[in-house]
Amino acid sequence: MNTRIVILNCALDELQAAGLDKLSLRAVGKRAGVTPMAVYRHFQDKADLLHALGDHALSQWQARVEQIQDVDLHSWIDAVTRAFIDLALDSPALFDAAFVLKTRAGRIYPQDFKGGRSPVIGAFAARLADGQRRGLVREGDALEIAIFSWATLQGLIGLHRSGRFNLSREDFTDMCLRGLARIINKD
Amino acid sequence: MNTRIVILNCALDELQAAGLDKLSLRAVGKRAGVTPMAVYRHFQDKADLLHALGDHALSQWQARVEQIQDVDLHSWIDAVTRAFIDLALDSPALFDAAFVLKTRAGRIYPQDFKGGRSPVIGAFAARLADGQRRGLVREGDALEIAIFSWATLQGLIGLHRSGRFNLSREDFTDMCLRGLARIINKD
DNA sequence: TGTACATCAGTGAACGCGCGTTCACTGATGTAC
DNA sequence: TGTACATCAGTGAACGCGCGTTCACTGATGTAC
Repeated sequence: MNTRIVILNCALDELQAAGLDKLSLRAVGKRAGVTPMAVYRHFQDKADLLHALGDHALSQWQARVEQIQDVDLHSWIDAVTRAFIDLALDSPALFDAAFVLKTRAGRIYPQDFKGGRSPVIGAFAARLADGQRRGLVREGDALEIAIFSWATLQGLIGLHRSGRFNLSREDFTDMCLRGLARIINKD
Repeated sequence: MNTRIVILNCALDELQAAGLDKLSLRAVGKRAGVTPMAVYRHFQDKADLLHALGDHALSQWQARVEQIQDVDLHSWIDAVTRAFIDLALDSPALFDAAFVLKTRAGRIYPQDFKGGRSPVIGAFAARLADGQRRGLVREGDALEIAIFSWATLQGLIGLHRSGRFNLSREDFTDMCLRGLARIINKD
């Protein structure tokens, strides 16, 4: 039973080292100090491992966001954005596993989001709604604003990763924050 | 010489049929009615073909946009957005080749965009600047607004493709247009 | 006009590789009586 | 307490596949004299 977790963690490491396309069960097994075939004892096949990997990576991301305790809306957004960019640029394969890989059931907009099954987006939307009440955030459906913000960030990151930007990390981060401000802020 | 273009077109077809990861020179050759090895007469290797494919797909997209003649800003945005969504959802691999694959030199922000080397974004920014003069578009750097719009669209499309949305094509399109409106419009 | 030669697009067989997965197995651990 | 058996995690060899790429080649076309 423990081996399952070892395999999962080693698969995450291997994912970061090799990238999503290049991930092989052989390499995962080797990293876990186990025969490639041992993986089949814990996962149905490669696709199953990949899905589990996506869930695992997403959990880690959620845990990371939960550590961000800022009360102020803008400093919270700033911190989450920076964490997101760090994840995307420093651990691209992990990022892909969490956000790009096709999801299994769950976390589908709108139903699962309205039901609060996506903690990060849920928290974001709640903070936006609060900001609207206090006159800080432009009117509009708070959940949709959260989705737009998420999409913009992912879009900018995608463009960055395909080599479209010649910007320093800090300039890129600032640009992302300006993009979010344009979507969120009142003035 | 003609064969090069035949190969390129067949590679695009094969790209749509097989997807970006699964594209093989053998399949491309077969589709072009030629030995896989003939490809090497026209392209240095697979990576070279892939790059040429990206350029080719991008050219097709630019030609598509140039056909959109609407004078009115909002109907132009509407038409381009719909064309972009169609491309992304109906020809995902082609879309990937044009927008996701790592670019070769050229079309890098900000220098190449300011120099007008990206016709679509350039035209978009010019229309936005015009809209600002006429009081239709919220203030801000027009080129950056164009980039934000592009990123948002790509982000929403990415989320859609990874199965995050349970929306009809039309509802999804409307959502995209609302997202752009939020970034662009004055009120 | 005819001959000899160079160029070059395309061929087809083969190499070596890494992959996911199958299969029959080993050997340790837990359970029943 | 001891024996017999079932369970089950992990092994290791092997299969079959598709891939990018190499290599020596063929045969048509163009060029020089």
